[in-house]
Amino acid sequence: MPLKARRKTTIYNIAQKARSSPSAVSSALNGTWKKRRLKEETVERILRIAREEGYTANLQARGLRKAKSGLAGLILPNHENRFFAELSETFALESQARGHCPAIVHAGRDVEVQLQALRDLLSYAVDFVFIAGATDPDGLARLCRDAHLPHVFVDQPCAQAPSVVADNRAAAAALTETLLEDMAPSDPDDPGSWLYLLGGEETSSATVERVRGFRAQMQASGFLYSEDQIIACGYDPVRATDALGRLHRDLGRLPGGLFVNSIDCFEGVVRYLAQVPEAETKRTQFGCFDHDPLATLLRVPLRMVRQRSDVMIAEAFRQLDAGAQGGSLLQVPCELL
Amino acid sequence: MPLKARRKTTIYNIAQKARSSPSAVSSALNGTWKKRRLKEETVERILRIAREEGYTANLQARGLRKAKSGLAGLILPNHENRFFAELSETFALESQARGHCPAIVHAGRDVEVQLQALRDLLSYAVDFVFIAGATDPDGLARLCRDAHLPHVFVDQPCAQAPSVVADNRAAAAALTETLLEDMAPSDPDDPGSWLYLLGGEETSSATVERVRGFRAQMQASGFLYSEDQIIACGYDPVRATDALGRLHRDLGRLPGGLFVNSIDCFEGVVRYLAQVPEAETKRTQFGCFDHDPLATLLRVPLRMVRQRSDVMIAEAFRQLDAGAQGGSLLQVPCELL
DNA sequence: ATGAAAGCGCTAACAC
DNA sequence: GTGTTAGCGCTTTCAT
Repeated sequence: MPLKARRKTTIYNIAQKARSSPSAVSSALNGTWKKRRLKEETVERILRIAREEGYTANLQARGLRKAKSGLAGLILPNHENRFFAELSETFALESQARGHCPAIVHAGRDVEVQLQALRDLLSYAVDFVFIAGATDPDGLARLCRDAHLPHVFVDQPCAQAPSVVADNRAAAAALTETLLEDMAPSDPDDPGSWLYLLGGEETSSATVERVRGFRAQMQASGFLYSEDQIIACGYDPVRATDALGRLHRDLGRLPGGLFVNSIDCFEGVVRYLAQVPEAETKRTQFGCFDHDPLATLLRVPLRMVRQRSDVMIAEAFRQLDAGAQGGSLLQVPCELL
Repeated sequence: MPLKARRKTTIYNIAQKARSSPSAVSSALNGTWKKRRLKEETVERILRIAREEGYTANLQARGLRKAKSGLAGLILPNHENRFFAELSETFALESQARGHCPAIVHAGRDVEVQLQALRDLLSYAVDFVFIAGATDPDGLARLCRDAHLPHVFVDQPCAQAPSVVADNRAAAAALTETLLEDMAPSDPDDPGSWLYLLGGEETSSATVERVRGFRAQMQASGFLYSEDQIIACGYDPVRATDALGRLHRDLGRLPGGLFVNSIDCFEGVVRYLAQVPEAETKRTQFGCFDHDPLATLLRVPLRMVRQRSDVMIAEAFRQLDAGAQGGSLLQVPCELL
């Protein structure tokens, strides 16, 4: 029955077979035929034929005509971690649920690449775009504004556009507080008994906020705090392994507590711990700002933070629906596990 | 400088400002102007103006005209696990590298939903599509064929189309062999000393192949084999926890070896192990058909298999480039870690 | 109740 | 060397 359609069936084909006109077919197919007051009989004839021919609308033509595409754009850095993977999945599912087709572009951390990615999405006339991990939010925002493209920043905020981020500071403070409570009482004179923060880039707003939360909570809990307790060695697991190795050597022991800034760093940390006598690893309180189901089972004292990428995406859509325009910052609470 | 373009600049605008024509602008912009023998001077004028106006091609119009979109389609089940997440990332990066914009659609496991997803992609005139985890490969393949849409099946093969899958059988055999070697000598009369396979759906070709590899290797290694050793409890972690609990109870101990059929099941397994005295967990040899960096560190004897989603995608593109048409099955070796 | 026709922005065949 | 023009398939006024 599905004819070997060398060329795909169009509304013209259907109109012909249905002894009708393209415009009638169009409105029949779009359900706007009550407005046009087509005879129900005509409509049914049209729909039947369309079904028989396996008709599928040409979305490029429609998009061209209506100056919108039905595409939903997402710009991401390369999936450095699970958080972005989860984010992109939630985005895909949610945009589909809303009748859009997700177009997900990986643009790394480079400013030019990200700009080009945005231009590409513009060329496809995406109906809106979410931007995660922007390196130069302002530049991207300007481009969106000039093109009248609805946009929301996620994870990395932008001062001149609606932004949704995790409440990094609060979650970091909460994690810090818990770790301090669970740690053995720390001795002001013994750096080996202190709590350290390992991993992250000082250039990313997420890390900056987490460090702030960490520092604030240290002080609030009445602990000594020195900048040596922050070891921002990046997100690479290997760097984390090395950094922990150095710390271990310098202190002569594992620290009393270790706040690990991402799951990737945590991987490096755990890799190091594999070489340490098991009993020793149990004396340190670990915290990880990210979540992995398997980590629960490592048999070391561990607290994890879960960023709610699902909530963040939902909130971003809410901003969109509300037609948010200027700079606004929404902070989504994290879960402490 | 970027004019507040209420309507986006088009080649007509540019043609006007450049005192030239749309076709000249088009070929200048597309680099086909040597063929058209445009004066270099003209071309430069055009390009300058285009740049000034912040011109971006309307890809919908181009696509409509050329009957192709520059979009690359991928159909996935909902990311049940890391494997699909990795697959989609590799796909996105690779299609971008080849000048396509990735359109990634999550279609679950339902036949109708998958078909609809494919129709949607057809509507967008994607230039090709990769299909992962197809529930009804034949139906999807037929649709592609009728529409003359280049397509490759990934992970779940299709008899009538080019397919690229992991070599599940070989990898399962290799994992089984290793586990048998590492296990304490097993006693034919004591089911507690045997090797079991836990997890997976008997309906998925991946599981079928893995079970085959498992069974073949058991026999090749001269071990007893009964169907009781296959516990296909699905992919849900909770089911895996329960199934392992029952096995534990029935055997009166943890089994000598446990081949876990996916990382999700493994999560359930590990969750169960958390309640078991640590010493006991170390007497079982575990294998997992999937990979998670953190799992290395669980302090139980563990072997993992890594499916090379990157190689699979690369091979799928190779099929595409070769213009592969009929049924062909390419099995990509896995890594044993 | 319905058809004709314009036009979205682009490319490519054809004209000169 | 360069301009003109005919569509690609669709939506949407406008005219019956």
